[in-house]
Amino acid sequence: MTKSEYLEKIQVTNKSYECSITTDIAVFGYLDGELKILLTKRNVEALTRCWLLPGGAMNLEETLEDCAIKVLKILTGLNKVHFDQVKIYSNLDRHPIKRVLTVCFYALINPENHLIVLGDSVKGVRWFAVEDLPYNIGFDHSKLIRDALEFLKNNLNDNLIAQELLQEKFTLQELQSIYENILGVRMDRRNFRKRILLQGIFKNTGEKKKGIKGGPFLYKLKK
Amino acid sequence: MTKSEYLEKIQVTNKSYECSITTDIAVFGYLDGELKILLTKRNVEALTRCWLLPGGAMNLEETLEDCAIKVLKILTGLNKVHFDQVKIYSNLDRHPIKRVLTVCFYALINPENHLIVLGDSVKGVRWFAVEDLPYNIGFDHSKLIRDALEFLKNNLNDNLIAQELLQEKFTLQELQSIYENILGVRMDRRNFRKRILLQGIFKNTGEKKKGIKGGPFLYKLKK
DNA sequence: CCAAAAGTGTTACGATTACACCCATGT
DNA sequence: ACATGGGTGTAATCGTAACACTTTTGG
Repeated sequence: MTKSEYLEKIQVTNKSYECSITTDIAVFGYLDGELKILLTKRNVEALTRCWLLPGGAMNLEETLEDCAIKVLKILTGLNKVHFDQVKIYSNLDRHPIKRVLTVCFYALINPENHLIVLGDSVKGVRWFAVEDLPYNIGFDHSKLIRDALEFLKNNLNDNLIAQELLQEKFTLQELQSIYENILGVRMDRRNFRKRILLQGIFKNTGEKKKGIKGGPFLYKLKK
Repeated sequence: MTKSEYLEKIQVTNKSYECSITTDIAVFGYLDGELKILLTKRNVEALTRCWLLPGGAMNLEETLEDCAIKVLKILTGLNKVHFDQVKIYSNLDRHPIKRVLTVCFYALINPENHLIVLGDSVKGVRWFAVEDLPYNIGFDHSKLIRDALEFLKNNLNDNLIAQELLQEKFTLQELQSIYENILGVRMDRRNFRKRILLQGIFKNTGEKKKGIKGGPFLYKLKK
């Protein structure tokens, strides 16, 4: 049996339909007490009017995860960001010119810890509060953002927040207010502290943060 | 700007890398008090020794979901099965001859309610207990099965079980034992009934099932 | 009538929620 | 000194888990 017969049999033929696959990355950032998302404007006539998630095509020699890392680096300069898959979108009409499937990833960072460097094809980037997105979001990226946001909320955990959004040492109030702002709920201070400390992943450094009335203790991740 | 310039700019070019995308479907079935999964052997020399999830390539005019429905129909004759996306796999070496990305879906059915009809490229299908899979599973389908199983367990809900696995009327013992067998845990009868009935989605028909000591009531989904 | 399975209610436990006062610090 | 925010404990509630006896039916 030849290779093409083989491929024919398993329904992956040389003639079979192939299409481009892109990744789009929903980078959430926590800034000024608000959850924001990073959107880009591209250097392309048809797209200059739309805000888009950073995204781009997957190549021969890379996995989707590699692609997401590469694309984000090229378009925004962002590096060393932790990713997770949200889902894949395959609607026929999601791109006006060519069929493109996209896999959406999400990440959460502290914008202050990362330098943004515009790529050649990028006219500009901006952080938008997720509660106040622009009206002109391109393709189906509004839906990608909604889905990614839901995914983020369902997968929030103390480790991620502490590692990505906070300094090495932080007060429990700082941790709590991030939760409250991202999830959009208010929590009782005593109950929050009890729950967080019960996990045993944080420890009190004994130091106090200066400049704040009350003199809150600074905590850090164990180990 | 020409179309190709446009596509170039957004990094989806005519020359850009394209690859085949397949769907693989993890069809779980509940039979003889055990959770099973449907595997196929194909009519292809290199694959006849391996068990595989039913799967096949996506075409131009279909979404991934359409593709999964089509593939399952063609290979196994299965129809009207409820699907959900598990995840997408993009490792470079997951297929020996050609790069193929695959999106895994999962489904849960009652094998007794469905007729299996072998497709042309299929030599045979068989239900395997998920606790007793064959050693010769092809490609990376062992991992797909593991991931899909975890997904199934996390997404079990009473509606799905009642609709897919049970007759219109069923006893609470029948419902409970499905849970116990799929999740691999034993549950207290009184607590289980309390939890299930509290949801208010089932109602007692007043009829009793014959042929079983104790005379259990038959329940059905409301509406 | 006996064995097997169904039906049922109460208590104990743990997790979560609600809630108020004193203490430390900055101004 | 006083205003602001930090630190702490207890009681109430809810959901979950443990547990045993009576009733129904088939054989």
